[in-house]
Amino acid sequence: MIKITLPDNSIREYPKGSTPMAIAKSISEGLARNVISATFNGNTVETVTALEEDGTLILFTWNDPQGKKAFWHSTSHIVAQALEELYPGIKLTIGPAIENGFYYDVDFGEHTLSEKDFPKIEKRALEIARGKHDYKMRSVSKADALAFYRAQQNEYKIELIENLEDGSITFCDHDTFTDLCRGGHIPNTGFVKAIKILSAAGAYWRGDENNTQLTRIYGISFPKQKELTAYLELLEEAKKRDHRKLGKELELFTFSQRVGQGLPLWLPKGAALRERLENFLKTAQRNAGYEMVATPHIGQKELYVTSGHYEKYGEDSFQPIHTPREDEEFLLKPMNCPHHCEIFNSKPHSYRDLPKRYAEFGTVYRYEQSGELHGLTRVRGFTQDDAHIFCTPDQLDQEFKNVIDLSLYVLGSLGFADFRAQVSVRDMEKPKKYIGSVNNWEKAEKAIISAASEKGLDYVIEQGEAAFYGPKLDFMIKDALGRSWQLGTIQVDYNLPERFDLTYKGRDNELHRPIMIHRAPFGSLERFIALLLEHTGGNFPLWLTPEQAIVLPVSEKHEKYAQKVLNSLKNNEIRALIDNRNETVGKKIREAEMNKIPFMLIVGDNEEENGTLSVRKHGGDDLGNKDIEGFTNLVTSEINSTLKSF
RNA sequence: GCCGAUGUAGCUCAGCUGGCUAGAGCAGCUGAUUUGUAAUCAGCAGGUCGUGGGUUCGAGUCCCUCCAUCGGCUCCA
Repeated sequence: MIKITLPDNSIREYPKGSTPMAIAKSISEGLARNVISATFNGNTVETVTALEEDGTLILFTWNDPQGKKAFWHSTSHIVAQALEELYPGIKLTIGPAIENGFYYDVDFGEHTLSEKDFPKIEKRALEIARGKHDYKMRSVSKADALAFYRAQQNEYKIELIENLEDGSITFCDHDTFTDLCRGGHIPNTGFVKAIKILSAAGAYWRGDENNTQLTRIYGISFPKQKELTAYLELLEEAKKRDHRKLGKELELFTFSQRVGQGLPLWLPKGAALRERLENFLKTAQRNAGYEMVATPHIGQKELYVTSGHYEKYGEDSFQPIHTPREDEEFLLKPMNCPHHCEIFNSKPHSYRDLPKRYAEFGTVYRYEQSGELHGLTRVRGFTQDDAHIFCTPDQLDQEFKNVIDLSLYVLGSLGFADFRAQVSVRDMEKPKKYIGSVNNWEKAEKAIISAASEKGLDYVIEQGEAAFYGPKLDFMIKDALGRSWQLGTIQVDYNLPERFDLTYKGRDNELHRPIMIHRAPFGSLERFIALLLEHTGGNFPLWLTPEQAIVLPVSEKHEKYAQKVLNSLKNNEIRALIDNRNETVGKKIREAEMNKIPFMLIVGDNEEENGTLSVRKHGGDDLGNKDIEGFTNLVTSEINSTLKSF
């Protein structure tokens, strides 16, 4: 007998060799029907794996992320089989489950694949699934595994197997299909009732652009057709919140081929919104002891040679601007830090002056690869809400925590609750990617992690994601389609102070090196506004939204009164419009709704007589009649409830 | 930069296998209507069919180049 500990900490005894499926059955028939995956002592096992020792067993259904993972991974085997049948001679590489579905990277050789081919792949994959083939794991020797794939001339699988230990190699069979596989499958293919191939894209073997480019097929599957339909509807809904679409509809920004790709043009409403965001942060930063500075959009090449950016990014940047006089070269500024270092350098500092906190809404230009540009989230010209803090080593900890507080204040004020904090550290295996001493890197990484823990952030550590000059703490936010973007960032830098020879006079009358913190709570205004659009669906917080109210006169007769109302609203600092077109009230409401204006103020005979407004909220709520003062109070109290000072 | 897809009026889209002066709705303009909580009616105007080249008697439609956009990959100071 073996002792099996279940998630509720109960311990049950089973005969040696019992399977997770058998154990599920002993608990309840219903559970057994739904179990599709399991872990034993933290390791993924099959539902039919014989358990030979005491341990902790967790059973998963479709409703658990781990269950979905097994489900999607299992589907990738089915799709791979379908692909092999439809395109003989292709070479399979890897096919993992991802957050929403799975992909399989395939070398199609001579074949080309396009969207038109998806339906036939789905059809064949479903036929296979309906066969209810069991997934059967088996161990193979390294030699046999290599022989299997040598026969197929599949150099990718061979490469994978060569890196595996003999004795740890397993294959998974179902129907006529065999794949190199670590395990983690649903019981049989019959659980998969709906399969959708979502897209095909190029992906490099092992993620290295020097390698062959494979075709990556993305797909998703479900235990019920209905769930697939619902998922596809969800995707359609998400597209409606796409910031590129909303930005156009709400007239916030645009792009022009003539100006150039990745160079956003801010329209009046968008520019005003940016200004409100800037003022919001400026106020908070003033309270936090920052000072505004301003620096030019270009800098001598030498500036970036000093900073180390030229060496690192010079080749891939916008190329230097050459002036009429020879030997003069300027670069469009790709970041503000070197300029701020020179501001620090403009006079000697005492330890009593520190920390110095220089802030600037600095517009920077980076030559992003053309294929990488994406709406406002990845552009070639953007404005950072940048600041650099120059402090002494013993101030670092407190300063870093203060910046975390400021960042959380910014995210909170704009309603971002669902973010992920990410600590990005070095890739220990690639020391050449980074500049600066190992000692300083260790100090900086430690400082960040301890500050993040102390502030109670729920963070993850990502190896190899650090900037080349230092580790960082980023706030990651997902867009409508679930893609993660970095917004706010806080970075510790021991390196630039060194390169720019920044110093301050200490209590001991000796010169010391300050430490620099780079930080941007928004990240960039462009990306921040993009994500804010997707999160709010264009319904911005009342304090931020372009127009807070629109006055809708019922007919021409009421225009004069409407105008009077508008003036009073403006006197009360409410951003309001009037729609005095010769249209029906119904039409004016419809358009105000589509423009996502929070309050519609309808004025007709009744209102004019009583000196009131009929207040309709965006979305249709009728708040009844109010006078100007009552409405102003409503707006003010709503703003005060979301916008606190820092 | 790479793989795949897309590009028709300000916006959303139609235009079948190449065949008369390229269509519609919305927006715009003009007029009528004077309107009570998501579209009043009529008329007018608006397009080098992304760009350049090619095939053809004939190209929005087929082929090539380039540009831009979309989904990924690589990258992301």
